[in-house]
Amino acid sequence: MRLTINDIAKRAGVSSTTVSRVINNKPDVDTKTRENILKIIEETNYVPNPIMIGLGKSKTNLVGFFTYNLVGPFRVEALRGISERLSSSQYQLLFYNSNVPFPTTPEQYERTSRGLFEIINKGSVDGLIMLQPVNDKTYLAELYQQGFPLVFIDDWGYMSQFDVPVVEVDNYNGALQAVRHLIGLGHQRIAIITGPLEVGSSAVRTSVDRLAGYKDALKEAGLPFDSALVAQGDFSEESGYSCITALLDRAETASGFTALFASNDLMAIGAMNALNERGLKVPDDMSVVGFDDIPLDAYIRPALTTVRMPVKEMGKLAVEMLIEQIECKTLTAKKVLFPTELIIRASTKPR
Amino acid sequence: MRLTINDIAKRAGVSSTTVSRVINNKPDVDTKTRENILKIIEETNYVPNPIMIGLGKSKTNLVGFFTYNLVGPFRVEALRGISERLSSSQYQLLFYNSNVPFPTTPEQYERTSRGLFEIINKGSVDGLIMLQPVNDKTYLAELYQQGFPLVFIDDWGYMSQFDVPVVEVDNYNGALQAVRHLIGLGHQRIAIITGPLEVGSSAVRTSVDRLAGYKDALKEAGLPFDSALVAQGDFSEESGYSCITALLDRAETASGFTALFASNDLMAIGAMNALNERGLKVPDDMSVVGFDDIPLDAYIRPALTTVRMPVKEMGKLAVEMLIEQIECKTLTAKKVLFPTELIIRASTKPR
DNA sequence: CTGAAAGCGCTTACAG
DNA sequence: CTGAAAGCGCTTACAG
Repeated sequence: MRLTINDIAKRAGVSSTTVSRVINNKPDVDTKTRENILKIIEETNYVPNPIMIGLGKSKTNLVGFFTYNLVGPFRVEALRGISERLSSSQYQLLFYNSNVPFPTTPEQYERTSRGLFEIINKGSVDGLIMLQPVNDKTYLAELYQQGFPLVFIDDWGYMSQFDVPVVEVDNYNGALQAVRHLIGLGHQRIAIITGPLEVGSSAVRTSVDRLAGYKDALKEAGLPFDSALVAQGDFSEESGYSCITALLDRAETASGFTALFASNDLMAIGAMNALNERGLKVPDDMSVVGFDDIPLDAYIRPALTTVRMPVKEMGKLAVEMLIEQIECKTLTAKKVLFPTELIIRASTKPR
Repeated sequence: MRLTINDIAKRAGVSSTTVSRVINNKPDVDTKTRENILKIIEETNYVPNPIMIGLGKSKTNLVGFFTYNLVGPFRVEALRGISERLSSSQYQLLFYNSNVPFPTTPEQYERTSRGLFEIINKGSVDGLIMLQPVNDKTYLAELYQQGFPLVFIDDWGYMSQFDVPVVEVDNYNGALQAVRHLIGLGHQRIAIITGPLEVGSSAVRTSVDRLAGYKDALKEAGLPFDSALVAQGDFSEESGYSCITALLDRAETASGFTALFASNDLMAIGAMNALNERGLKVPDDMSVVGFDDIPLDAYIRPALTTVRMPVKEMGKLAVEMLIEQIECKTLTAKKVLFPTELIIRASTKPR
């Protein structure tokens, strides 16, 4: 039913070798022959199958994107960037979803690992973009060293300490921007709700870096760091709610605070709900900044000031780093840190 | 680098034919031989490449999902369902994103068509799930008649009149539920903001069916249909805002209304913002129901009562209908209408 | 019970 | 300038 190169060859009265030459713009084909073949291809809408093109070269012209779920905009945006960049290449995208939450339980890690092994051992892809926490990081680093094309997009900072290509967000400077903004508005006592600083026994760099940015912004402004103004959440809305509650309860006996930096938007929203219930107005009584720029931010009232990450661009770059590996076998591990952008909305105002 | 069936055969001292027999659980293999091969496969983590398995059968064991973008939760949810259902099959998922908005301009349609032709002519997929408006519907119907496995998921009702397999939402009954709910709360004057009833020259069934459900709910309750209570939007938040404004302006000289059925959530949200600005409280002065159940609904205040569509399940069924076509060559076009669920939140209350 | 050979749709030396 | 042949990794008749 579908046309093959042999069908084209038959119609043109030549061998498939010649057709292949024409398709691939190789020299040494008679102009007449070339034109005739081109005309037939045009008429029949023949498009060579990239998978078959790969066959002889022991590749598939397929790349995989493996992620843990499509909840929330981060991974969806990454997928959009990846897909968009890939559409102008010869590669097609295989989508794999392990469908596990993060943080991940040992059983879920186990399942994910099996999924990963299977993807790789199947040999259906020439390379893989991972946006997927794994426990077996050493295995991946080895795989990469052995020449399997691999790029990580890192939403939780879980691969950044390994010698593999990683695309990540400059969480430190993003937090710095956010807290500088608050300080610039005249706030002196600024609380922070951090993300989980550790999962299992390994540090969550995302959370750690955002905390570090917070601390350094205070320091450069000559403001003291006060551990009473720090609460650790887990990136969920509920934890934002309970953390701000704890901070406020503590603050009643301390000197209070007038601004909050939440390490992600969901926690900022949870905190704003709690503030609202306590009769504290945002931004009049409390300025709030989040991190992520999820679509929700623009809809809630007041709209949330936050830090935007160029996730789509990160996806695109990941594709480029992957293709480079596939085609040039360049194995220099690269870390790329993407800059963030402060989005000022209505949840912050001068003290 | 990657293991092949020949590597396994070599290690086991047999031919690849025998290994193939073992992998595929064919009879007539000596128990000893079988066990030995199984052991080697186990040790080496060999997994046959599904693409190569397909090769000899002129298939690829790949199915495609072609959609117009990943904005908003509908198509993301569909993708999740598709991916999840596929993971327990031998098929892998190729993701294609035409990256056009809907409604679509002629140029975008043109681009989409070219994309579609290319996907199909390339021959990389055994079948395709479309969540993608196209202008060339006849071409697709023919393609399907000729035996190319195709399933449509229909978010705008654009393919429902063609003789192809379509999975869609029971928009009529969803609207019926929504308006019955309002009537049950004692509302007698209920306004509606419809979706676009026509795009280009073809009816948008989604909008038409929701309007029909609204009308019939009124009729069965013995309430009159009043065209002064109908405004046509385009599913955008802005159109919700402007439609409710128009309705209210009109209503000042008419007999008013106490409830609103917006044909999607975004328009409901736009309307709620307008009501708020006019000093009308939801749900005290006006009950509002939407349609879609986007994640936003639970975050806005008041949380929005709406109609939920089982999109993920629709994706799963689409996969089953596709695989059935691929494997059984069954060509009975099926239309499946998925039931909706009314989600009652805080935006509606008794009159 | 087992294997050699052909074939799926391409490309790539190689020969002419 | 052009084509026959081998090969990529599987499966499927067919032969033994």
